[in-house]
Amino acid sequence: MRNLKYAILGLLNERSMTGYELMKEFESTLNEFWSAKHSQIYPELKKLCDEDCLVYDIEISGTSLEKKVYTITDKGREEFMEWLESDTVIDPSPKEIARLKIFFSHQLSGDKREALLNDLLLQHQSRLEHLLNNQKKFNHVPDVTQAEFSDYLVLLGAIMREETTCNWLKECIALCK
Amino acid sequence: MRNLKYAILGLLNERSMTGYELMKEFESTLNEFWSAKHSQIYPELKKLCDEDCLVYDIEISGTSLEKKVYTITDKGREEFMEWLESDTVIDPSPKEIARLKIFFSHQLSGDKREALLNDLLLQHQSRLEHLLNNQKKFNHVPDVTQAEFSDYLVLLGAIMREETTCNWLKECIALCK
DNA sequence: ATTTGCATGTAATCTGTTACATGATTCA
DNA sequence: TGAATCATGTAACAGATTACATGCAAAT
Repeated sequence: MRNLKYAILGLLNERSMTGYELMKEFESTLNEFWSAKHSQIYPELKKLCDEDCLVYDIEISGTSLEKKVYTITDKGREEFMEWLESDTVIDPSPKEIARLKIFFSHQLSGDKREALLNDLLLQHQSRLEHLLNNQKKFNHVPDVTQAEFSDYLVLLGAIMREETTCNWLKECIALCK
Repeated sequence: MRNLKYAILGLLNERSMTGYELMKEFESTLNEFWSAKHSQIYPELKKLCDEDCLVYDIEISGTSLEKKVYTITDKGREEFMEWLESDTVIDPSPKEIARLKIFFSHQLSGDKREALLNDLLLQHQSRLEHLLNNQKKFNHVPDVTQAEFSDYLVLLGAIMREETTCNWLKECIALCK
C-alpha cells in the first residue's frame, strides 16, 4: 500500500524538509493518525529519490553538519494526488490491547476488573486533556481553504474519539456496579 | 509483546477449540479489536504447544479429516492471567488512512473533498448498522459475571466509536460548507 | 565539560498479509 | 457433480520496532 510514501509526499508537498523534520511532524501533528520512526523514514526517503519522486539539497549547519533537505518532484506530486483522489476503503477496526483485556475481563475479580477500567480511563482522560490543550492554539476555526483547516478537522476527530472512549469506559464502570 | 499468544490463550481458557474455530472467532466476535489470519494462527498454536501452554487432541471428522482440538494447560492459564492482570499502557492512536487523507484534504478541490468525506461517512454508517444488528441479539444487558457481559461491553464500545466517527464526519462536511 | 538535541544511517527482529499448497466434508 | 465450507499448513513479502552506530551543535 506504501502509505508511508504518501504521508511523506503529502508533507513535502507543503514545504521542503529534512528527514529529521519529517520525523518531528510524525511525532507531533500527525501523531493522532499516523506515525513513523526515523529508522523507517530514512530508508523510505532514499527509495523515493530512487523513484524520482524526491530530490534533495545538502545544507550545512554550523561548520560541517550535513542536512539533506528533500523537495518533491512533479512525478512525486502526481503520484501523491493520484493516491489522494483514489477511492478509500476504511481501515478494519484497529487492534487494541485494552479492548482485548476488557473482552476477557470477566475472568478477573470484580476489584481487578474495576481497577483495569479505572486505570484505562485515567490514561484516556490525560490524552484528552493534552488534545484539548492543542485545540486552544486555534483561536477560531481556520478558513476552509487553509492547511490549518485540515489540521483542525483531524484534531477535532481525535478529541471526539477520546471523549467517546472516556464515556464508554465510564459506562463500563457503571455497568459493573 | 506476544499479544496474539494471549488472545489465543484467553479464548482457549473459555473452551477448547481447533485452529479453524479460533480463526472464526477472530473473524466474528473479536473482529472489532483484534484479528488474525489462519496463516498466523497455526504457527502460533505450534509455538504455544512447544512452550507447554497448550496441548491438543486429534479428532476425526467423517472418515479421515483430522482436527486438532487445542486445550490450555495450567502453565498457559498462569501466563494468561499474569498478562491479564499486568499493567496496561494504552495503545498509541491507530494508523488510519482515512484520517491521513483528511489531513491532506485542503489539497483537493471542494467537490472532491466533499466526495471523500461523504464516501467515508457512508462506509462508517454501514459498519455502524452492522454493529447495531449484532446488539439486537442481546435482549437485555447480560449478568456482570458472565462472559457475555464482556462481549456486551466491547460491542458497546465499538458502537460508540462508530457513532462518533459518523458524527465527526458529518461535522467535517458541515464545516466545509 | 557535560548533557540535550540535531542529524543520519543500518541491522536484527517481530508482526502481519498475501500467496502458495493440499485435501476432506457437506450441501444444493 | 460441483461449489462452498471445513481444515491445516508453509513461503514470500511488507510493514514497523528496537537496537546498534556515529558524530556535530547548542545550551547549561
